[in-house]
Amino acid sequence: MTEPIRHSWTDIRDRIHARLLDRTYRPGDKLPRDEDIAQDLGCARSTVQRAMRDLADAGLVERKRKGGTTVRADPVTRATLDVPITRAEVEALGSVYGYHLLLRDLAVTPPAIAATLALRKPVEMLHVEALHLADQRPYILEDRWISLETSPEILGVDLAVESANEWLVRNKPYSRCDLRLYAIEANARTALQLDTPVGAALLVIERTTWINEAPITTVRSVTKPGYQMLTQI
Amino acid sequence: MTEPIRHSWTDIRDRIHARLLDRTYRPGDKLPRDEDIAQDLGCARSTVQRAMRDLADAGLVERKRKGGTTVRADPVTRATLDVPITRAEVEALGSVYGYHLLLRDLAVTPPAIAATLALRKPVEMLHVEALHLADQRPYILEDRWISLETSPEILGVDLAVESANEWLVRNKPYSRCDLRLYAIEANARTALQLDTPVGAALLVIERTTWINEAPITTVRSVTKPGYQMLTQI
DNA sequence: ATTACTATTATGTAGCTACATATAAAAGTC
DNA sequence: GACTTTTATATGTAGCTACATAATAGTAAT
Repeated sequence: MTEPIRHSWTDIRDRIHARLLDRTYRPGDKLPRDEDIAQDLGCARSTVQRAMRDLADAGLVERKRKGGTTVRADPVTRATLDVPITRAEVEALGSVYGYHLLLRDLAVTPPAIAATLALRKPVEMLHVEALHLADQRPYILEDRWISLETSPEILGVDLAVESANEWLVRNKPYSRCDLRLYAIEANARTALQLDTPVGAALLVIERTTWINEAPITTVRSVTKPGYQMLTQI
Repeated sequence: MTEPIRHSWTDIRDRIHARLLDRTYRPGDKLPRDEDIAQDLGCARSTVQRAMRDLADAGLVERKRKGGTTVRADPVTRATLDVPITRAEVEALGSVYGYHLLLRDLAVTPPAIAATLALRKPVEMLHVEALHLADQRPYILEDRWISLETSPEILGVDLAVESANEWLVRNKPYSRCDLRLYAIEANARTALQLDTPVGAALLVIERTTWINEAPITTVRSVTKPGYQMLTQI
């Protein structure tokens, strides 16, 4: 009697992945149907389904009902990016976290911000500028606008003590988040605040969060020179 | 008799997510066990399991056997980054793709590259420099090293016609990929090739791929000024 | 040939059961 | 009290069935 070995779906996934790597299945090829693979590998179809779902999520194969599974001809490099709370990021580096509030002002959104937030007309929001420090040295400079429609409570928060970054992440869950990454040259003001030469190339992480079509906040985080963003494996 | 409505796991996920958003469940809180939520929402535990798995993957909750499910106190912003083949990226923008091979040379890996690839000692690899164009204008400048151990066939490819980017993506699937993003100032050579002023801030996408601990290639892609990297929703 | 309809088929998913596994909590031991 | 062992329990997962859904392929009508 055959012993009923139970294969984990990750094993099955890895074995199918191995066939992609050794080109048993080549780009553009159609894979056997789940049921046949299941029989071949000695597991249930549901296990193959889970494995295939994962490979499809990773961008390696494409699946279509009735159409079957095909190996992607133009695979994309798909990576997961984690942006933690800045304090946690600094502490994970083994550095001492510090924080300075530079500006806290009620102001009407300038056109660029209004556009980012998809506002019909400019509105008054809380404008905050703050500097995050690692071991006393500038780490990230954030320029943030916070909607008073969705976060009126922010007015009661002492932003000199608790950063808007932390307060919002902890208190304002979002339903949607846009991230964009780009490079800028340090202007005189930024250079002074980040203690870097004017013209230095800096990585910027821009993040906008929404709750049900209503904007919560948009931040432009200018990182210190040499900052690198890494992806999870 | 109660009609047997079948709730999709995405619905269940969204309903639990809504409870995170409206703070029925607050950061640090322990959620009811899957079975109770299932009863509450009128579905099977397996459906809740799938929904919870997704919420955990998104970084919103943490699950532990016996420990139950808790709302993450410090949620991370987790986003998915897609890096397509450059040709596909340019064409998706509605631009005409162009490509120029600038350099193709066998050379011994300089220390920085050897370190990136975790080589014990420098080895000879194929060094390629190429420029990707969008509508005749410089788009991405790539500086690439290709291992002859894992990709000896690359020597037979006419890189003046087919870019190493495309050939490798299509022919050399990888088991691991490191991505790092940072900003640099254009030096004289880069500035000339990308047709940009010296000192311009440029976003760099560095990517290294491996197959079973053996490096395949490492690329430093210097993007044109103003290039932005966006995440999937 | 073109269109409209129908049948077929591969994946997608919900629900069930059974068992595995990690671990928090309780009980026992020194 | 500190440590170890046991027990209870919530999540994790494999396998099964049944049905839903999309899309292709085939058939019939025009």
